[in-house]
Amino acid sequence: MNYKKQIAILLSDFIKEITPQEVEKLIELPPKDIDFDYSFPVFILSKVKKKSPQQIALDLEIKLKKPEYISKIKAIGPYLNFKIDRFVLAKYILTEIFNRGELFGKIDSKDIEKPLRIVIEYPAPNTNKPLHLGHIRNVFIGQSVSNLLRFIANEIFEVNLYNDKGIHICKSMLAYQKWGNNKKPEDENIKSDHFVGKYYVLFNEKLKNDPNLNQEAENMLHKWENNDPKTRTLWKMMNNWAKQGFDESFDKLGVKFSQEYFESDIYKKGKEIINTVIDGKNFEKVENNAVIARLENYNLPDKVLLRGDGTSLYITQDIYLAKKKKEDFNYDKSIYVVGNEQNTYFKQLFKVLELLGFSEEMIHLSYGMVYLPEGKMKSREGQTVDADDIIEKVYNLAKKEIEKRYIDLNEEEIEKRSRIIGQAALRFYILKYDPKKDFTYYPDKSISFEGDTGPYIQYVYARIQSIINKTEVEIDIDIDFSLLKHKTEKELIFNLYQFPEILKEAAESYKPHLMCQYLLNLSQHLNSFYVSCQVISSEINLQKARLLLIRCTQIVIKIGLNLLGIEILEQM
RNA sequence: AGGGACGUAGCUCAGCGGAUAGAGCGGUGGCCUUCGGAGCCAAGGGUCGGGGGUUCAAAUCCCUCCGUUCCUACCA
Repeated sequence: MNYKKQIAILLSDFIKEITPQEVEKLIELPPKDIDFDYSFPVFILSKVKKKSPQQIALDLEIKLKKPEYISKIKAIGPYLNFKIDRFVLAKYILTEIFNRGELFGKIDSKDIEKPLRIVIEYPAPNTNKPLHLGHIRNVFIGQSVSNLLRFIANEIFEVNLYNDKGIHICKSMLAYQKWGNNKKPEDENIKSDHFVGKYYVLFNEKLKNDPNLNQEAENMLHKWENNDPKTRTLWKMMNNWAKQGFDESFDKLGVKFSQEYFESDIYKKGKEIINTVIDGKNFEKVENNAVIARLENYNLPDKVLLRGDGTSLYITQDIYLAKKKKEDFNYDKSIYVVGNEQNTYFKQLFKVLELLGFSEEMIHLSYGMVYLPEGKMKSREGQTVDADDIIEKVYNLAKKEIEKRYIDLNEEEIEKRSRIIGQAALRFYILKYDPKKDFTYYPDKSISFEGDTGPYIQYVYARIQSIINKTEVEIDIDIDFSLLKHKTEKELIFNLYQFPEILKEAAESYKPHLMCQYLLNLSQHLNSFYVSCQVISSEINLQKARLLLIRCTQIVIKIGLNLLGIEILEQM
């Protein structure tokens, strides 16, 4: 039941100037101190009707015939306000949630015309250094957007691309070759991708006193592309170290890919494509043999597609990969989750592909930079927040909190709760920000469990569970819905009603933070309810009604958190 | 220098054309004889960066200035 739409249809009988769809778009939620659920601002009608908005609102109030699901229609100034009947709403939404359970809000692919096939690529790491906080944000956004889209009946394919070749890779290889003494990660007992990263930082340190190193790295790249065996062996070894380390981190973050692509596998096909499209117009070969896409007519900087020495660039393989993904998945839409520092790059890539006659729907899901209190992260200098490190930190903090509260919990249970609560804190802290905006990462806030945090929401879930555990009463929908009349109960019910709408918006606009905001709001309302309404009581009918209400809240919290990649706990 | 993004409470952020601009943190004052205090309630705190414009209505759209930042690599 979509009440907003119903109200729009109702209004449309008396508003012929605009379509019912336009009416629906105008309907809004009134400020919270006004005791109504929906509101229609009548301003746009005042010109055509040549009457004051106040008068029009009053006229409409009188003309409208109140359907049974509306308890009150009232003009307040230039707004016509509607209140949904609490009994009708409670009955409808609680029944719906309870019956559908964890499928509440889920759109079945049978119910839409055509489910879309969507490929989403993230986090596409470079194999020369370990994952850092930026990758964490990337992964969290990628996962939650995938979950959200999947929940509204799209078919999602999560893929990863490893940028495992190129000048940056050669830099860490060169440093290792020169100063690594053939050591192995296990010799120093460090995680293998961190071991590789050390040499990338070392390269950049040494570069300060020896500018020739850049040239040496380029020579090495050249050798790599010419299949020099020694270079390839070194590369393979170091890449395996990096990949192994990533796999461990991905595992901790619960990421799984339908497909993994490697730049080293596909760059040649990219070169082939580029070499066949040189037309001296859009694609030009310049004196030193570099191939350049001329994009000035499209208000974009020109883009080099192939270096003068014939070696490939990031875009070289991306051109082929776009086509390859189409072959592999026959997608309707292709999403790239990549930071906003590459906004121009993706405009260039998409334009080049368009010029090549490749016209698929491609989206750069661009997200903002993560800053540290001391400024920007600099991976070349090793000034980053390491991904493994931060995961470990939130885990330990959660563990400390749990041990503070329980003395006799077994090790396994402590481990499980610490992992789930720690991840909730970190994930929620990062996802609650609008993806497109930069934000500053404060370590102590990311591991906070109070206020607007993941654990706060988990806590609500656990509290509800605790109440449910205390009663023998069967929860069902056979209750007296009119008993749910406390202010906090009514607010909670309306919150629950909003879930599918929020879910859809979060998914379609690729904005998981909308779900975060919603869950916080829902949780706050539940907590307010919790302190002012006793669930377990001798009034059995009231108890039954409230049990259903909190059970439904619990269901929605679980669905919402799971979509964000956060697990729930029955006991914290 | 050109192009993009962002400037909202002391701090971190929501809100992005509609009624008196919200939340968390911090600070202040309350709530421990009721279901888990990782909680709740109250008061306080704002010329929504400055200035112009469009509109019945602007934090929200447009222009301009200031500030921060990203891009403009044969880097990624």
